[in-house]
Amino acid sequence: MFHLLEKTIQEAFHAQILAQFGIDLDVATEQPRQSSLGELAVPAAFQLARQLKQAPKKIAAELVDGIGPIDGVAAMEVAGNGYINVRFDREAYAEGLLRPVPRSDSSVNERIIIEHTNINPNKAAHIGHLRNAVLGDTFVRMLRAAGNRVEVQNYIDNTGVQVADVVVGFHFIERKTPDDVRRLIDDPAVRFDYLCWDLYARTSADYSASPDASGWRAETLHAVESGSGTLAELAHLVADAIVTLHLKTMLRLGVEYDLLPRESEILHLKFWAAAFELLKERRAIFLETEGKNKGCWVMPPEAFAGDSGTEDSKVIVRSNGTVTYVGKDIAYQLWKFGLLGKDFYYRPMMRYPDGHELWVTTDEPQPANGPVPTFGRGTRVFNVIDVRQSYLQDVVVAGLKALGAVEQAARSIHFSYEMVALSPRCCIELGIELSAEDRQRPYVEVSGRKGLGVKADDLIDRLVDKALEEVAVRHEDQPAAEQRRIASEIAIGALRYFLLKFTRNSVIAFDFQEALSFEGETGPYVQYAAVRARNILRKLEERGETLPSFATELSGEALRGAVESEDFWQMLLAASKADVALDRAIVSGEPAHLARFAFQLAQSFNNFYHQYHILTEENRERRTFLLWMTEFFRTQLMRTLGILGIQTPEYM
RNA sequence: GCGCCCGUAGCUCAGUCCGGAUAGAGCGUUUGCCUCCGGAGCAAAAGGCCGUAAGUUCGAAUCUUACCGGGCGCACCA
Repeated sequence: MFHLLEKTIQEAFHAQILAQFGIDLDVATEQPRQSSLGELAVPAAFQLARQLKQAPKKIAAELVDGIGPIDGVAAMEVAGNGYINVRFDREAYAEGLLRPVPRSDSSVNERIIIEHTNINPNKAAHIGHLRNAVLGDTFVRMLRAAGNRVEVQNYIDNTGVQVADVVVGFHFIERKTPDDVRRLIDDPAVRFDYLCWDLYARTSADYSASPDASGWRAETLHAVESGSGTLAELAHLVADAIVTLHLKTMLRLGVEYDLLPRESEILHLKFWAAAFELLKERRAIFLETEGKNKGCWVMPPEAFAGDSGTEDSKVIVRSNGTVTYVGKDIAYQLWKFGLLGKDFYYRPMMRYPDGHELWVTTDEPQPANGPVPTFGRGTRVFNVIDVRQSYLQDVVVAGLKALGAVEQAARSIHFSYEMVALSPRCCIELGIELSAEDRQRPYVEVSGRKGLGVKADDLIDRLVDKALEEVAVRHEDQPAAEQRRIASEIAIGALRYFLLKFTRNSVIAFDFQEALSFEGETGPYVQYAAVRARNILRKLEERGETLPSFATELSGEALRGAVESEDFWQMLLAASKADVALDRAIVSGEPAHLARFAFQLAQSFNNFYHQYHILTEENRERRTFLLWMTEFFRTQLMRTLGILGIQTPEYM
């Protein structure tokens, strides 16, 4: 509604400026400094002032005189040095919200692919992984809410060094057989991902101590690549078990995927070989004959050095003939755009409780068992990867460009974000020893290799426990299982909001006290507002009344009377901006902006809630209006929370 | 050395892409608010040379340059 009117106003000014001054100006609108000045401000006169060599104030006055009436606008006035402040026709606006005219969504032909999570399947997920998954998942929800078709991929590097290191730990250090490991995986008393977390840290430490270790790793990697033998079997066991556990952890947060593309298939289906041929053909890479990279296939720095600041070539194929991670990533990126000329085979992996099916890649044709969705062939690709990999993402994009896929290169978006580090206080709390130097720092980097970090499930458990305490105090009459379900919704709301409230390029110095807070700018605050709104409506029903049909019971006259009140008008206006907030958050690529809107919306409702007593209102018409506001707030709050992946509990 | 990011209230952060009216939140501090739809709430106060300096502009937290602090990249690791 707000959006439409804003557009109407912009178009009206655009046409008027063109007619009056012959200038084709892209008309911007902004929020007036104070709400009392109107709903929108048009600063166009300032932009025109230079070209016309006239005072902005004069231009603004001429524009207002010339433009004539605009549908939905009640008044326009010149203010300050030349602002044009626009006042909406409040009644018409409220009418539009009360009795919305259905409009058909423009069909979108884009196929957006978002890759996120991508955790190495060799240990438990940690807080940094959660930031990735929550950012990715929320952006997916945002795009889908705006009507886009989105495919979610979670890439599984099941043949890499990190898995190999855990295999080394099991095989060479702990002397465990595949059967031993299988027993550990099946033992309900063992948290296999936690066990691997510790084993991985120990193995990593051993590498620096033991002279045999690097040989072990090479042997394991080789075995994993060939796909046969005890070491390969161990790698499969570990990776598959950990992937299953990661999916479970992510599901606690409401994060689901469409497809798990796996590195093993990229290898077995020779994706790299196909990409290698393409890169050689187009001379995007060449065989280095001298210097330190002699014998390697490299990409010259000119291809990607634009802003990555390096003067060195990037090795794509090592002198021993094996491909680097970037090489594989170029192949994968080509496949995402349908440019590789090859495809995976697919099989359904599991069905989520909500019925959604998760698929995984395989390296051989599957027996026909119902339709297989189309994967890949994207028109736009977002890779949710932390900012430290910018350089490598630049190389991947350069690869596409060098292959002539300029369009696709431009549509390859590195959806980057800063790391989650630990605050010094948090380290102390976790019993982590800090060097004197580290104690001085604002934060300490998480390191899987050192086993330094906050495990995702531990954090979620702590949040649930804390929420449960609160729920138990307030609702001791509810069954325990019920309390736990509510607590879990609150905990997830707190966690997702906490991870989303920071903009992407802000480093999060993780701190338990902040993350565990349920007050102020937090998820539970927003949830609480939605719950309060619902409580009112429930209370109404408990009194034997039903929710009025607002569209028929609220007359235009009643509406006009209500929105004449500045208070009501501002609240209604604020609540009607959910779509605008969503659009802006998508354009800026900042889920944080939508999170902030949710918070402001909740503030606005709490304000309304506190100020007006809805159920005790004696004036019937006014009460109906108040109920409508409540219902409107509730809908907008729940919808926005839903896009953030946060549920609204039944009670709090 | 080169490149990227950050520096805004005691603390944690929005606002910077696209310059505009009196720079905003939350936490913390201080003070009020339960006869009232549940206080995980509401109201209010105190708290800022927006890192520094120059430049562009009618106008700069926002654009340019230099400098000062801090972080991260620049592997035949991923």
